[in-house]
Amino acid sequence: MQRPFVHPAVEDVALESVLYALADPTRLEIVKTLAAGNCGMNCSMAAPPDLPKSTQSHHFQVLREAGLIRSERRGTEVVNSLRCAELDKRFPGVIASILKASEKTKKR
Amino acid sequence: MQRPFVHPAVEDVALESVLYALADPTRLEIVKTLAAGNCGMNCSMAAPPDLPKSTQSHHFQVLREAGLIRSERRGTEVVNSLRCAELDKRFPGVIASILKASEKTKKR
DNA sequence: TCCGTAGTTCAAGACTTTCGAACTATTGAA
DNA sequence: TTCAATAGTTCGAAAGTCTTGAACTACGGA
Repeated sequence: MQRPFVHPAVEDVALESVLYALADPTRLEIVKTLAAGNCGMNCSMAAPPDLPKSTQSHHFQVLREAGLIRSERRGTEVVNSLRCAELDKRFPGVIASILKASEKTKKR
Repeated sequence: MQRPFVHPAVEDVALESVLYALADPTRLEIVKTLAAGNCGMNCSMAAPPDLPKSTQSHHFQVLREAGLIRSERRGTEVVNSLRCAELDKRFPGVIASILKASEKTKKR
């Protein structure tokens, strides 16, 4: 809990890492929840219920290191938010089209 | 070589599988090569040179099962082509924006 | 029929994912 | 200020995936 979070600069974000992070159904779900909420959200809120905390922690780490989210400590919790605007500048339309496409196929 | 190729119907293609397939640098490279060529291409042509054949075969299988490419046997070779139009109907803009974004970041 | 080319399959080692258990940091209450 | 609850991290083990060499199959041409 003392180790500070590391966020890559937007220009160091690799497209492959972004796709990799979003390729996992759990992580895509987390990103969708954050996108829908439109504001920062702690890990437990943004993650699907019943996801073990260690798994949750792992997924947030992947999302953070891929450059998709920004995490900040607020007391005992971690507030996560999407880096949408930054990413859209670097990879125009990519995140938006994926989020849009994922809405249509969410029920399965 | 006798086993026929299995291609998912476009409506059975999962967004996660597409993202997963494109998240690998080698596979993204293959897809970019196919997109640039604008026509069917055998495996050795489309894959980066010096990629071991077994690895190559594995990547084409992943791309095929993810619904990204269509493969057909032509004598001793396999002709692969992107399923762009179909996929764009199902996931509008996703493949196009990824291919576009990947052009800017290809040199690394 | 035999050879070369194109690709597949198999197996093994390396790497990743998931999740329980143990841990740490912060907050709020006694 | 001490204690417990909350929120998340770290570690380790089991299960799964990736990469690649070696052996294989299939087609086409000489």
